[in-house]
Amino acid sequence: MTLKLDKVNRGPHLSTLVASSISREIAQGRLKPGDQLPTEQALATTFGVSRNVVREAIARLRSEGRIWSQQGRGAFVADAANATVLTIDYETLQRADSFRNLFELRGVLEVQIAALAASRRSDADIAAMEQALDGMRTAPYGSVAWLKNDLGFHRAVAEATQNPYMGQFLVFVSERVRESILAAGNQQKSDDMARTTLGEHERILAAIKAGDAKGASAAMTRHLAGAASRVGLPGGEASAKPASPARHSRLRKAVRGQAAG
Amino acid sequence: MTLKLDKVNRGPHLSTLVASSISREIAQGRLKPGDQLPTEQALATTFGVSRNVVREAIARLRSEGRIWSQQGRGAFVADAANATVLTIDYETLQRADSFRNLFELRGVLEVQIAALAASRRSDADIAAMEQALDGMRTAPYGSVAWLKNDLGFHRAVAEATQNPYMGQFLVFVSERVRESILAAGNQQKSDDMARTTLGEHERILAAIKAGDAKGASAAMTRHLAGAASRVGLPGGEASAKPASPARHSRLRKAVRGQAAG
DNA sequence: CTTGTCGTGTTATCATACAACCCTGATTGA
DNA sequence: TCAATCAGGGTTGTATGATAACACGACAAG
Repeated sequence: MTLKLDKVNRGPHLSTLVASSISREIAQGRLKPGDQLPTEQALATTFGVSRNVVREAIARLRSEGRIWSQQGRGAFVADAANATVLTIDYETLQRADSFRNLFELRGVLEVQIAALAASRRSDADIAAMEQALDGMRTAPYGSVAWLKNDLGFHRAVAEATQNPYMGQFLVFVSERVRESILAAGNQQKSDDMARTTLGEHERILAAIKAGDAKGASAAMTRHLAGAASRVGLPGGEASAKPASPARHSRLRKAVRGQAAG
Repeated sequence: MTLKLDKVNRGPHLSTLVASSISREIAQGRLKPGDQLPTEQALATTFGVSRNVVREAIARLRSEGRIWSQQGRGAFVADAANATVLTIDYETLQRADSFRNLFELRGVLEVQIAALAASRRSDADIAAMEQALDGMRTAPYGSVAWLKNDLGFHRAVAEATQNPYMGQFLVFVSERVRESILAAGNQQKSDDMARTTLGEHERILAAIKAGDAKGASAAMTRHLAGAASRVGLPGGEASAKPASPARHSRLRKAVRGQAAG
């Protein structure tokens, strides 16, 4: 078997530690919006690092919109709503329910995106989808190239909405889903899955090509349900035995609700 | 009349300038993934700043996942997919179509969120929504308090899905929409609008309370259409005269497609 | 009460030095 | 010939000190 090495976790930079430490203080409410942070010098001594490191940490938090600073005055905690970036930190990604929730969010986006794409797609969009599909046909299932083309297909669908934010958000969520799959670890793959997955994609493409919004939504819903079962989530129609009936029906209802139309 | 002073735009920090300069190089493809950046010293001299400033800029880009660096080797451009944050920079927010696109994205999220909320809401969620609605009743239309409670209502709906990412994403998008409204500037408000808006919210709450997913989606769709017309977007049912019939129908179809159920 | 000045504290930037680390190439030993 | 070892230079990471720009309050002068 191949070696399974954990990515060596060299201690992250000091500035990262300082930044997450301050970030935690804010998240846990010990630093409220409007509060003034200690001076850079004070932070440097309390953390036992140089002022330079503190400054890098603050620069980072400032770029995230968590704090703002003014020369001669100090640094202050910003309102939570002012966060200018959306980020999902690596720790929460590894929680089990993260995966399910992210997958659901992805579904919310994808199903609607498919409908919009069907009514707005251009010829170039169709070509991009077909190219991605071709890439999936030639690459082995689950390989890097396969995954790349899989994401490429969904991105092409999103871009067919002619709304750039759709693609931006979808790719972001999809990448988090992928990371969270990797965090969960193993998943078996088979040639059967490859065929099934490809077929699902082809049906999506056909509906979009035909300009059939409802059909595209439905095809995407089926694809997501299939993908869910393939990665071991309850809610996929093909899942053998749901672990918890209650949760199962809840998820299923959710997925089906998206297809309603 | 009151003075209308522009917020004095003190030049941003040098590190910000450097960071966006490098960021632009990456975005425009002059720096491709895998490429090595010039050394910190070289960047410092070319930009005419100290190495410290360059380091703050790099720390920021690293935290955004745009580049990665290793001690003793250098800094390299990361794959685009590795971006760990989702950000919409202020410049693109001010483009006219940004607003329309963001609003559409918000619609995609909200309509589905309303349906999920209707089938999963707890008593505490209902209470939170009612509290926000009360806040809107007492605050003057368009005031800060009003806006806060408006956002609070939608956030409460999102949290009723029991999926934390829904709220996180929705709040993020909503804030961008709000900023983009502010960037666009003027919009008239009337007491009439206050009553209408409140009524729309109340219908959403009623449907969620009743556990009626389809009704909640429909109510949310109507609310969004109304909101669109109130901020001057074509697509709202109440908009008097659509500027461009083609675009009008396109948006309307999109909004209606989300309600299909 | 208003205005101007000054001193103190803070952030922003610069400059320099050293430590930790990677890469390369020469040297050494078998 | 080949592999291991080691020295050197280059790069990032961190520390330290100094200076400039700025905010704010105290205080005196009018």
